[in-house]
Amino acid sequence: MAIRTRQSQRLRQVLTRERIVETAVELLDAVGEGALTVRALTSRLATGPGAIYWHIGNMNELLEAATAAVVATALDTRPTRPAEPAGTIEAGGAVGTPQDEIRAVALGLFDAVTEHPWLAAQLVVQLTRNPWGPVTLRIFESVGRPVRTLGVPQGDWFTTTSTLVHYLLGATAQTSHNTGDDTVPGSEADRAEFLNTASRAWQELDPDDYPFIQAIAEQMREHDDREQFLTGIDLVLTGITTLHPPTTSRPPAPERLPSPE
Amino acid sequence: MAIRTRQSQRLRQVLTRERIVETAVELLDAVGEGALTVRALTSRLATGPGAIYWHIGNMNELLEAATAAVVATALDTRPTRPAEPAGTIEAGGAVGTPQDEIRAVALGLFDAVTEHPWLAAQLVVQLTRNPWGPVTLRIFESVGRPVRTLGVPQGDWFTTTSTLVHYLLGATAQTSHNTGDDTVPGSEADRAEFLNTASRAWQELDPDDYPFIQAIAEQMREHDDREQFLTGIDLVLTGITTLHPPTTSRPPAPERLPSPE
DNA sequence: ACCTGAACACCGTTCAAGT
DNA sequence: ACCTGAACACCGTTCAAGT
Repeated sequence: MAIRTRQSQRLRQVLTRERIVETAVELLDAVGEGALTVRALTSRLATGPGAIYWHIGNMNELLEAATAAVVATALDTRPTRPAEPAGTIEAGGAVGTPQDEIRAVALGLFDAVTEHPWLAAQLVVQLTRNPWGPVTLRIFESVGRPVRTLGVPQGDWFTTTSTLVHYLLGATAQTSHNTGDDTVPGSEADRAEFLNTASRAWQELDPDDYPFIQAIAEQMREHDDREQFLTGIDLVLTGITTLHPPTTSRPPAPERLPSPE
Repeated sequence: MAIRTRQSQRLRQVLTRERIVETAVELLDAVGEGALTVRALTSRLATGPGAIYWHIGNMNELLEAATAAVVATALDTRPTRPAEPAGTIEAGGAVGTPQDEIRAVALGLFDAVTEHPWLAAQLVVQLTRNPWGPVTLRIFESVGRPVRTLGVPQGDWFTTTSTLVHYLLGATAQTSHNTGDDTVPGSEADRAEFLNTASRAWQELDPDDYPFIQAIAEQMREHDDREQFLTGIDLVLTGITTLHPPTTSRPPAPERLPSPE
């Protein structure tokens, strides 16, 4: 019953860039990476390739748009808590800790990857192909905001956020529940079997070449991806708060103004 | 003048898997990703596609082999310091610190990426496509060895090393000096201009959507990739040694045995 | 302005046939 | 065992032509 007063002039124009991106995500979700072809799109949308290229430019742009769309919804559906200009920072474990916020962002991406297995590869592909494109930018923004309220001096915001984002993307990259080109979505049994096989293979490696791998074969077989993902986040957060201890009782130092000359 | 006593039986067989992998690396270095095609290989090696598929299986396998080869040399050319079963751990900044070792491994990969720009994307692609393939395994081993001598309890070896590796790969992924499909290798001037353009674009973003990005635009323009890469490593290392303080004077805590029941 | 659909220049991969 | 080279089934992308 939404009253579309004027926009509905051209009802015929069913094909929009938005609809193409949506369909691309559907295809990727359904059949996985490499199933997103222009021809598959045309048949799903009942058009020709020319129509798609009128809206989209090229295939990489479409992949970037699809990735950006999924990332945006993954980060937007979280309780955003946009401002309250970051006044009180409690020392202990209050509910709205910046640490919690960062963990929430990270988990949002992690869960998006498990929902859209193709996303893992695309996140890092976008990171390398377009290091400051919309995908990376969006993630940076979401991670960076809570970093500001973490007690990190402004001069270290960029470096600190980079470290978090880089860990986060590296971790989600490996955590892809990739069944490759299989049509079967990876079940837990599949995963357990995969880990068993890998673990066994590790124990048969040459002990001279891979002593460390052999030593951790058992741990790797038993590990839980999500749990370890969070442990890594906490490890990095510990590093941050150790290097930049939160202002407790006395204010840090700067009585003198930062402009030296 | 190397005396090849017996191996030279079949001099005719010039085409080996090794030679194909070498040529693949050459092609990738010269013309970049996407220039590695079977046809390009056949013309460089003066054969047909069948000859290549006799040795190689498929294209992904070749890319993995090329990546593994470059990674292996990058990590092998470092002074390996293979054992001396990790006896004394000095508290201060001794030369052979495990921290130094980890930094050396990380820088080895970082430099390999600047030498082979295609490597950045391939490292993360292998990480997602083949999470425990030879490429990841090799990196894990090199990072994990010094982790053992860092004072980390054995139960945390896997998680700790994972965190380091994930950061490391995420960071090198973004640090690709990617000129895209350009034939011109990215000069420093190109890079500076790229950063300038990006920084300007950031300052024109909607302040409501991207307040953090705007705040760090200047820092990002001035940052040095290699320096920041190391800072990130140190951040993670700080987290590790904070959570697992090295055994100084008194042993940490565990007087009681860890098996409770 | 938006869409059609044939056509182009390329891929990776296979496979009968050779030596 | 190793290699040849034609052939197959697919790509992404373009572009004259339509409405």
